[in-house]
Amino acid sequence: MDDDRIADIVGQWGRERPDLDPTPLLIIGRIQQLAAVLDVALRPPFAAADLGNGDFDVLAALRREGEPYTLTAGQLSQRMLVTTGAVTKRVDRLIARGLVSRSVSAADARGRVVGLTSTGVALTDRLIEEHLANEAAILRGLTDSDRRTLERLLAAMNRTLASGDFEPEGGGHDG
Amino acid sequence: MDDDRIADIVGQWGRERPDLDPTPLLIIGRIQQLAAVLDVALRPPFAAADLGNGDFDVLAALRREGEPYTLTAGQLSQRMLVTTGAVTKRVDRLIARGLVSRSVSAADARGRVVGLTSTGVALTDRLIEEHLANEAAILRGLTDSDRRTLERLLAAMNRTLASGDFEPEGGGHDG
DNA sequence: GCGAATTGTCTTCCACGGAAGACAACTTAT
DNA sequence: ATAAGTTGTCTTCCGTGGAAGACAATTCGC
Repeated sequence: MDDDRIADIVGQWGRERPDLDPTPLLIIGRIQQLAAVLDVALRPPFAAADLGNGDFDVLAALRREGEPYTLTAGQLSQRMLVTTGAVTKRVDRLIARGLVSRSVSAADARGRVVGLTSTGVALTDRLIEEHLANEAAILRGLTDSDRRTLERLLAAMNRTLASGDFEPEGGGHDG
Repeated sequence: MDDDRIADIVGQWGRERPDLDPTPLLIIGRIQQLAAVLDVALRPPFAAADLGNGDFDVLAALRREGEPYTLTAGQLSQRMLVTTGAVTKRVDRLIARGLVSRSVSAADARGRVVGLTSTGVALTDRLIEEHLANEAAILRGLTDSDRRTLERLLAAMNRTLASGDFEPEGGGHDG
């Protein structure tokens, strides 16, 4: 099989543009490919429950928050890194399924409090087990030491990106 | 700042479901988050050229293939890991921009050969430089040794996923 | 208290990609 | 040569999420 698509790509660039260094793709390209493949690999339990991966994000965010399993739309938007518009639609779908409820906040009548129904808690508790088991299976090929190393390096990349001070092309965000 | 969203999530799960091991998220969750953040961080050069990230994928695939910078729709579909329908649409957009052309294959009249125009080559050559510079900047926080380690571990994960023999939940693909 | 600015959510419109089927062209067996 | 099956691409329909604006409720200054 074409067992390393990214290495091939790097090879092609090396031939066509020897003036450039394509090796960053060995990391960044692989991360992007991994994310795409992971989405597919981890989908089955959610698909079986007729849920989009994004919809499960809502359930998981509420469930891990602990009792009473509630968050406002804005809080969900922050935790899931999607816009509030996407939150509205995800919640709409889940309400249609009877997995969450939406009510007006007591503290601020603009706010909508989204909460897991008991059905929602039960489904989420079941799905998260399968989900984590699948994730564990995917990591089976790595030793404990490899895992710790990988965690550290990925966290380091996340920090670099979060700090935002990497953009070489003009985009100086001020400061 | 909430400098480690994933660590927080793992902490929440550990509190709510102490019977489960949420640590796979430290790797898999971070990869997914990184991919999302990378897409945003790497978009500016493409956005400036009025290109979607996916559209640049087409240009890059053709360019790194070398002269005469041509691939069929099917080949593009394989290299970009998207359906042929997506290829059709990406190519349509790029044709409208004058960056690629589409013609009937001489060898097989069903096949469509997509090729870079000279404008397309020029734009791609410019964008790939910016793009790789941005990727290099993102990796600036890692030592050479860290990079090699990260490449190795990501490649290992890719292999596990590609081989497909990880799915614990029933999904035995036969064999 | 009242009006202006702000905040939180929802709505509308749009872009993108997947799935499944349509269609044309190729291959093979006879 | 012809019919049946296969292959390569495009088309249609749908689902999902972003961006920008609408709207209601809150806060702040006076």
